[in-house]
Amino acid sequence: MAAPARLSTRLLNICISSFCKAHQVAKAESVYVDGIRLGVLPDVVTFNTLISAYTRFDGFDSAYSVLYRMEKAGVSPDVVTYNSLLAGAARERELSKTLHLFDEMRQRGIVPDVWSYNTLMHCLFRLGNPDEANRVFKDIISQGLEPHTATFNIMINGLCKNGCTANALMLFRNLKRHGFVPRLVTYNILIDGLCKARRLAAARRMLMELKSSGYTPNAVTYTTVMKCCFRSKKFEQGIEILQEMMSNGYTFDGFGYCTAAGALIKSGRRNDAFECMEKMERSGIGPDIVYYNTLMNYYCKEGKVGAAFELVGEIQSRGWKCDEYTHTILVDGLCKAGKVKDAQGHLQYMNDIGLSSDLVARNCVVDGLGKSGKIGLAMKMFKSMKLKDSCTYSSMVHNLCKAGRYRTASKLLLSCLKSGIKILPSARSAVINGLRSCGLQREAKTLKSKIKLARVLHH
DNA sequence: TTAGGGTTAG
Repeated sequence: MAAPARLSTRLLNICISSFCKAHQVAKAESVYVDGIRLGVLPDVVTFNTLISAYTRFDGFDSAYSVLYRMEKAGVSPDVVTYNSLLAGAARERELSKTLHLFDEMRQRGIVPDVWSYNTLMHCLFRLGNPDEANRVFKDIISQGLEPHTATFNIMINGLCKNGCTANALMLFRNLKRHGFVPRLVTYNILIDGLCKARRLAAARRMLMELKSSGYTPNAVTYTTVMKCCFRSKKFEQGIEILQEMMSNGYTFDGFGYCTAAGALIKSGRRNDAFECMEKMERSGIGPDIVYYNTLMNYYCKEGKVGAAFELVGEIQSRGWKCDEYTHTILVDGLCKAGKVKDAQGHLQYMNDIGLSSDLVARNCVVDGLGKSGKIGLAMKMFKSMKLKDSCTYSSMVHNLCKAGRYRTASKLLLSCLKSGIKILPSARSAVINGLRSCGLQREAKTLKSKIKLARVLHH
């Protein structure tokens, strides 16, 4: 009698797995329920399949709740169960949850494998803890576990992301000497790391090494290098790379075009930006919401808020919805056009339609009020904001200075220093210069030394 | 299970 039961569990698992692979978790669940009704007992594979699907399509919490069901059914979780949960939590950037799960796993006597460690390392790096990640890496080796290529890539990536590009490069060289064969991913990681560390010559050499290893740069390589060009104000080169991407078929979506256009708009090169958008239009890639947002931003920066608003109708006629970016661009466009009242109205509209992530739009309005001389209203709005970020504060400090209220600006700046909120250097010097300009030399000096002290304390 | 990732404010 045991054999048919096992067989039917296998069939159940195959069935559940097929539905999960087709993103149909609800159907997989109904198969599970039908199975139970027919007396088919689920096993650890059944639950692991469901957990893995839930982490992918429904989020960590629903995946974790399967663990309870599993235990109720008398099935014990294994290393695969926990690896899925770890990956799910890490994917949602629930880093402390990931660490907690790792402990939980060990407390239950489940021995982590190399993938559990990989996820743990990745998580520690994201938490900004490269030393701890390095310890885990050494643990893997000392336990005699066989590291996977991904293990090395996670290490190299983590070191780069934590500002240890030199160490990453050293590790890469050492590994290569010991027979490690880098993948294209590895090269892309290093090129990005070197670009962000502004080591452009080294990045270029790595790109050559990538090619001489027999790899062809892919879309990731291109986007990475292009962003790097724009960041270092090499606009012509950036545009050339976009052109190369186009001719090599790497602009299969709007990413390349909109990245380039966004960077060009920001640096004031609006004609070049518009050309990028035209290239995208001509390429036959259909416009998407980001395309429209970028175009709207272009119009707003050109001072053509009306043209930007006309695009709203076009978006809606396609049956799409404007997102928080769209509305924020419009709010800012109105502010910059001197129509702060309309901007406030549009902000209210954003809230009415249920767009709750409006911090940037609020920041725009606070700044708009300040810049149009309504410092009292700006201050009132600033005080009413529950959520603020360093932009909110920087903008307020700037506008207080503009209104000649240097003492208030100084007080606000000091409170930021105390709580570790970063204020733009230009806003800081505006306060100091302002205090000086009205004869408050001593206050200016005290403030300056306090800024210095805060810099030491926060480093 | 590891890489880039487009659009908004100071």
